[in-house]
Amino acid sequence: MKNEDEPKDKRLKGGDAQKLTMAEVAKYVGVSAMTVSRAFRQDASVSEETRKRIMEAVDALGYVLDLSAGSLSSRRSGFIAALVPSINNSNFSDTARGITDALENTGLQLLLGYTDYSAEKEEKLIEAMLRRRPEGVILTGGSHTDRARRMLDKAGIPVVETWEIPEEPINHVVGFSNSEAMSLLVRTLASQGYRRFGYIGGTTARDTRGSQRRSGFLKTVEELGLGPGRAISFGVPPITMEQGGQAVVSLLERWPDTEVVLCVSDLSAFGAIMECKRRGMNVPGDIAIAGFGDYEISSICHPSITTINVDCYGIGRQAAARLLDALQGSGEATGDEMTLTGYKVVLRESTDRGGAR
Amino acid sequence: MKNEDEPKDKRLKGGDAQKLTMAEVAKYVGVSAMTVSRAFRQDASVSEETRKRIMEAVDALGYVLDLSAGSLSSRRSGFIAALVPSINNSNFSDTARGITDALENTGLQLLLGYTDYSAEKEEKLIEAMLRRRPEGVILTGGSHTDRARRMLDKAGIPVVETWEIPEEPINHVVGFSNSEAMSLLVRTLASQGYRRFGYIGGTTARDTRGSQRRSGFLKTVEELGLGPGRAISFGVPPITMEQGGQAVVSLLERWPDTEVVLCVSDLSAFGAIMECKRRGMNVPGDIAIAGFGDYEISSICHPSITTINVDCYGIGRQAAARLLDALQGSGEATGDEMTLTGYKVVLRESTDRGGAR
DNA sequence: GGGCAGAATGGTATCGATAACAATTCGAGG
DNA sequence: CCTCGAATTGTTATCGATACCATTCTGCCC
Repeated sequence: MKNEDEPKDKRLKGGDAQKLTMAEVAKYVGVSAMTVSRAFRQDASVSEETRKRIMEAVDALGYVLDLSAGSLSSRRSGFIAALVPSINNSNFSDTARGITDALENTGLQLLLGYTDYSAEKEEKLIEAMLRRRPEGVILTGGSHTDRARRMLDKAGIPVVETWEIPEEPINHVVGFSNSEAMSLLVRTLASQGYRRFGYIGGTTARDTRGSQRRSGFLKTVEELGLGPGRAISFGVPPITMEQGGQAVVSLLERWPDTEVVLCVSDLSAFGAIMECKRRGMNVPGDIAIAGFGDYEISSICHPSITTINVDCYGIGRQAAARLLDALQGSGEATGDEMTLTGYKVVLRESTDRGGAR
Repeated sequence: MKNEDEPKDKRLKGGDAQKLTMAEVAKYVGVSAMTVSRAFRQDASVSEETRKRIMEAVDALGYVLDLSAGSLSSRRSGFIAALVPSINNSNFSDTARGITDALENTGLQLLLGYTDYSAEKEEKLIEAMLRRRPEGVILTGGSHTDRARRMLDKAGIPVVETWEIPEEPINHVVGFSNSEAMSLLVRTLASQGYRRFGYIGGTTARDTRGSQRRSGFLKTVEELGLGPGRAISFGVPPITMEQGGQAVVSLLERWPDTEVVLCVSDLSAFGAIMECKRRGMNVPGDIAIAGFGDYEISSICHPSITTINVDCYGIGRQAAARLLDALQGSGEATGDEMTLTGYKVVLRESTDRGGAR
């Protein structure tokens, strides 16, 4: 049924040759290609008049600069690579947005990848990204495969690790201690009189920030002499809202007298709260619940959710700013390469001690 | 305070020259650069033995392929560009994930951009993307500036518009009618006996899908003879959870006898529900509320939220599949270029007619 | 044994822009 | 009128890989 002569077009609607080059624009205007190239950069010395003529021609012909050619000769790809565990998590997408915003008008473009919380996938992505010769790399967390570290090292470009404080930083760090943040939440709630603490999180293998929060929880409960913490692992990180609901049920079955449950993230906290309400329990009257991350949902939810606010967007912005600094070679006192970002406890209804509602 | 002789390193930890080229790998192994290049592609004819030796050398030297050079000579960038309105919205990040997944193992890499629901920003991004010479483009929606359309046309690459049915499609389409989907929801609820319908959405200028939903709502309420719909515009899209809460208050002040409120998205529906509960109203007892998009939150929330389920992830996968088809030049009967994706009403507690609770 | 197909490999031009340097123009100052 | 320098523009080589074609080397068949 196939017609042999039929043009094997893929598209080609109004599409003419489309293989327009700088040289052709140059010929059209009557200048050299080099001048056209200069006209595209604001710093270059081209007379205003010439630039105007060139840009008119560019417009008329529909020419679009080819950066892949440009980056080969200039040896600057114009890419920044960033890897986040998941883009569906609004904490990380806020960070991605921070990076994007910080990169605006720098001429740099973001290459974004998702690691799915897997170091192996991260390694693959790092290799894929490095093939594009990015000028800098932003990673989430501090756990990487050896090969990943070697590749990054070899690449000789600035690297920023975010969202936690790695034991052995590669280069720059923009983050905070997840363990201490969780510890602060425990202490704050303990000071309000809570005694029997439970914890809900995913299994520990993949999500390093999650396991840091967990260990911060356990350590602090111990330190405060509040007996062993009651910690439940439920599902592979990232733990969903639904799993949060299931986990709180298990936890309360096992330790019915638990007074307050801390969750690895607001999402699981939300799931837990909703499940409790569904079962006719009162939050915080019968059980108090807190999360981590201060997602939008937590201030809106009824009851609103106590949590730790983390500056997700700022992490992105600062990480990018860090890279830009490093790229500008502003050697000035490379100084400390660690930027600590703030976090704070946000007390809301879900742990309100008066809480009957 | 600056030391002039101080090496102006930017990083350079273990970083040696890092300017390793294929030719050097070739010399190291004792073959030509061409053979090394072939070794990197699975289709090429290189003896297994040679490839093995080359790959060992690559490993030993830490060489990483340079795709910017490769794409210049092969005239294939290996990029797919995708633009979504916002990445912080899980509907679109699901679509992005669908695209990413579909691209896995194709050797194609995703260039992702956020338009912030702005056609102007979209135009800028399209230009920025085209400078990388992507092999295909995936857009959200069908509203683009003229210049954007011209650039895309000129580029001569396949384009897929998603998430709606444009009046004048550029090329391929993978989406559904937002207006009809909303209409279906209205009819379904009307058949359950609801009569006085309200609607909450953002102002119409930017979010075309939002305004299609709104007009589907108004048209259907009219058609069913349910009097004029009570529609409130609140804030610039994307309307937040908080704005959903504020909007429902305005709506009920203005039309206190409203029975059911439909929202442009689950997020605003959630905000509306929480605000109602906060004010002591019962949902669905006093007021029924429905959303759009079937976000995770809607099945977890208490009450769970009636909504329209849209195959966000599938839209991404199919859009990418569409592109891959077009790229393979599988000319075979280019056929219809419109892929309709499904949607369905998901009835939940928030509109339960028996609903006292 | 000659010829030949097919696999494996090498040599060279080239992709489209930019770096580096050369050349030209123009005006001011001596 | 000549020289000099800043501003503007042009020329050529090059970035690092791949396309394309040529070459070498096997082994096999008549």
